[in-house]
Amino acid sequence: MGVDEPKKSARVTLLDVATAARVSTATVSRYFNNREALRPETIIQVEQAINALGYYPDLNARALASRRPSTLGAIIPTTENAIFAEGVESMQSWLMARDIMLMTVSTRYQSEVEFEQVRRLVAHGVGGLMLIGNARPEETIEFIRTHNIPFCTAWSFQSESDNPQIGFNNFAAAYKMGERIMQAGHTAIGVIGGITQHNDRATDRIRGISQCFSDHGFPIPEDLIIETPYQPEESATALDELLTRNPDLTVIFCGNDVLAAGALHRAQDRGIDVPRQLSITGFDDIALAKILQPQLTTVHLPHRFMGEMAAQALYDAVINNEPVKSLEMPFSIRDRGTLAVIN
Amino acid sequence: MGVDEPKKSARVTLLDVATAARVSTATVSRYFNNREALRPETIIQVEQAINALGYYPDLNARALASRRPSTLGAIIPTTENAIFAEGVESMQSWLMARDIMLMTVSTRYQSEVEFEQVRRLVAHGVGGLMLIGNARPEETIEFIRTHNIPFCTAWSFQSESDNPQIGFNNFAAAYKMGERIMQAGHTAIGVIGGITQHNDRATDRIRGISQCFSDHGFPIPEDLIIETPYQPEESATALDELLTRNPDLTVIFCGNDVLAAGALHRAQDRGIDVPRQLSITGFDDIALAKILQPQLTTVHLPHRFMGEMAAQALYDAVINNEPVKSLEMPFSIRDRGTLAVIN
DNA sequence: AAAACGAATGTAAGCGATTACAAAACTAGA
DNA sequence: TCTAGTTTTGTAATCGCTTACATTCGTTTT
Repeated sequence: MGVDEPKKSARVTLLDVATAARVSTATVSRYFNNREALRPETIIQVEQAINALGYYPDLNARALASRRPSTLGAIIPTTENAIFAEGVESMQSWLMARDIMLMTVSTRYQSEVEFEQVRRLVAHGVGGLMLIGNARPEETIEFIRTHNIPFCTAWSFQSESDNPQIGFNNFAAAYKMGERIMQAGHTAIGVIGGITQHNDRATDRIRGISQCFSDHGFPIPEDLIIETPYQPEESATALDELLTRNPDLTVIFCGNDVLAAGALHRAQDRGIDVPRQLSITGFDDIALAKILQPQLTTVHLPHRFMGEMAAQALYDAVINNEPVKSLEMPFSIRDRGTLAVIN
Repeated sequence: MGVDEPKKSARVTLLDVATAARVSTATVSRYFNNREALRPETIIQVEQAINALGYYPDLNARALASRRPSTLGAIIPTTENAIFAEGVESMQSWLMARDIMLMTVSTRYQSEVEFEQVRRLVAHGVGGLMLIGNARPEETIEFIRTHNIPFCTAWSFQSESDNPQIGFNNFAAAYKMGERIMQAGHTAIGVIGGITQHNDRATDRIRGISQCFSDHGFPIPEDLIIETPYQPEESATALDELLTRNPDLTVIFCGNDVLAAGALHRAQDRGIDVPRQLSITGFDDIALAKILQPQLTTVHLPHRFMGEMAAQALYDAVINNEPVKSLEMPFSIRDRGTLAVIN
């Protein structure tokens, strides 16, 4: 195996800088954390040593010594879903500007693994955590709480939850979309939602649309509400099923844009004219919504903005010791091409 | 501001466990790192103490003391592009199973910031780095090298580069797609590629298709090759432009699926029948490719697999002190619905 | 029963920073 | 000039863990 020496990492340390600058390590440390306490000449000396040696601090050691974390964690179902990817990317860049790093991990929709990931992130020293939604075993939040780690949940805002949350009222948004659909004259509706188990967003969206239609005198029959995994093909199949159960449906409410895309695709495959013969609505307004033909009528949610807000909330909590405050994000409906007005 | 005490983090440390188990910290440490050296009874004692106290190790402190990193870093252009998101997610889960964490940051396509991100990740103590592609200022690789950090580039495999790389030969893939297109009888081709500046993948793809057509006697006129940002709308505009410059085009080669989606969308808007009147090909085979109507004929690349390979290469390098070995990943063409055979 | 040895454990010195606290260097006032 | 008061800097303990080295213990050998 040839060379086996433990590669001389040759890391430049605070001490090296201190020696070169002919000052103590404390002084160099102050250069970074309390520069005002230093004499101008000293600052220059240290600066020169730093540049000469190409020194940069070891943030982990710093975190250890200062008892001030340098990382935050985020656990999301999947990075493949653009809505999470966007939000997390925003968080990350907001935080990075403040010298803290975001560690993102995804559960790949296996909700059982979330707890394990929380442990791991905590072991890795994250100072705060963001989780998606409020549906999870109590142990998880309990664990986080006993470890005294600031956290928030996101992408969901439920008045009934007492988690600090930065998110949307999915129920209200779905309800609103329901009203829009009814305004367009539809009453024969089918629903394709995400799997509601362990997913409060999917649940609230289905509840919202159902409630809306009940409230207006057109309760949706149970068999016209289908839950499917987050896959276009699954949704396509669901559309077939829905149309079999009731061929007179005039609109399909989908729990998210990907599902809507799948349904749209299948409808078009079957020669159904969307929206003339069948309307389809989405949810999330991911980039895909505007690529489809026709463009998707959907619920727009400001994911990026929400990511930043979550980052900020966590940051304030971790760095400034403030409690994490909940924040309800706005939503709006984007009228595009897949919802037709009928009479 | 009410309570202001520095929240008693009450972290359970190795020492706490050692005390509870009536052994030394070294023994507890051995429980984690060298269990075979312990007597069975001792193991049990320690185990009980750990469970009783709910102890878990501080991985940063461990990394600091052992001089063995617990994190790796990945820098990608954007998480919004599914091809990176998928790959990185695979890396992450592969690594997590081995107790090391992946820190992912994105440059948001601002190539200038990559160097800064590298510095940051290094400061955060990553033991290895993955970068996308080979196009970047020399300083970056130099910096990484002088800091003795194992790294690899990915999503691109260029024989002319001497970076360790885990990726695809984009040139060859584009060339192959070119052959497929010619087999289908097309000679009048237009190209919509990504921005090639600072992007070797975009560059190689355009080079590949160009070379292929030249080799077969149909060099592509420069004005029929357009570079656009990674946005469907931009691509749509490019399609218009291309068709203005030469209304007789029978096929559009797109540098990636998103661009293809944009072109397809616009073509359909203009009432052009795809593929009957115009063929369109994509590149990447992201989920979107199968959602579109008709489904996209595109180049399939095993992103997830590549992510794992990259993770493994880096892991071996960091943990087992092996050199990072390059690996060329295979590609294949997925014949779907947007490439028509003409005579 | 003593010597010799290997296995299991403990001691204590780091890893690279931060930060009380102490000491030194200046400044200014008497 | 001496002293008190500020600034500025240094000393050294500490963060939670690993690990080289020393020590103790139980076995086996003689």
